[in-house]
Amino acid sequence: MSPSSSRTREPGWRRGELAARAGCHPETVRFYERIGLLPPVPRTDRGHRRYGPAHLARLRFVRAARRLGFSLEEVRELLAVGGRGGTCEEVRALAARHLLAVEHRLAELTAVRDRLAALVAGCRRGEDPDCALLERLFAGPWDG
Amino acid sequence: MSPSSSRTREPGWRRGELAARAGCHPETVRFYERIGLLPPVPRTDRGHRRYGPAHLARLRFVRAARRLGFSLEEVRELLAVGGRGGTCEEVRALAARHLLAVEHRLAELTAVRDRLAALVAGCRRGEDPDCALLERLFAGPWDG
DNA sequence: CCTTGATCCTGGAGCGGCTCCAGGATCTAC
DNA sequence: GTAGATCCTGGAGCCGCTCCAGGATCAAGG
Repeated sequence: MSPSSSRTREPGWRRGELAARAGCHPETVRFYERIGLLPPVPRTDRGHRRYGPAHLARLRFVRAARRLGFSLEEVRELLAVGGRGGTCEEVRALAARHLLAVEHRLAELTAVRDRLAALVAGCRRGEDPDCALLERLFAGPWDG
Repeated sequence: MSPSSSRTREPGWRRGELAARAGCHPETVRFYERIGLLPPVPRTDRGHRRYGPAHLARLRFVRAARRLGFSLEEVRELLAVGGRGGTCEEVRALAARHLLAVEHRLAELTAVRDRLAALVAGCRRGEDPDCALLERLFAGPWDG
């Protein structure tokens, strides 16, 4: 009788649909809600979460920030700045700080790659049974 | 009376000394022993661990491998190959495989840096109160 | 209408690689 | 003898998810 009769499909996306749209695992959605990155969400009368476009936008924001390497804490900061209508400059500062960290990590990783590449290249003759590489591989700044 | 009288200092390094020589945290030594990367080590009669040069060499090997980004599992493999006198070629294969992974990660991280750098560079004017960056920052391959 | 299989719910555990803690025992230097 | 550093043990905490058990609900096919 009522317009929302028993066999009417509930509106909004289910958790899995939202996750698919954001390109993440359904469990991740629940996890983000648990730690407060996503707000508590309306439920059907049977307790199932239903999402709308606003939730999707927020989740996508979080996922995109994560893909850029921001930590969950940093994502929280970004969301906070956005939430209180902070300035562009604030956001830029956060991003610039993170960029520095990324560049640092990048330098480290480049050094690791160069060292590894040299080690691999330096051991072409394969049949040597007592592998000097194993000892030499990690010859480093040891004090003896 | 006996040569090893009560006030003779026990020989060998204590855990903290070993860790210092290897450039790691004392707790890390205990952790590695727990997971079997370092063998159980002789103890004094009061239960304190005492280490010798062989332990130091092994710990340094593990730490060096870790610094090169090998996982603990990979370190285990390297140690196993070394332990049974495997060939250079085996070691080279492990290192080459890891090198590939490092290069992959390096490419990812480079992409992240480029994207971040572009975002930061694209928002020089700081006073804009409604930060388009926050929305644009993470404009990505969204399907709408 | 009924079944089947997908999805949802909850709280909690597990992953890697450490690091730290509590609560006590022991060692070393003064 | 005493203070302070270091050691011992088992277990918890960190990050960022991901998976699990055990049950309820939902959507689609027959």
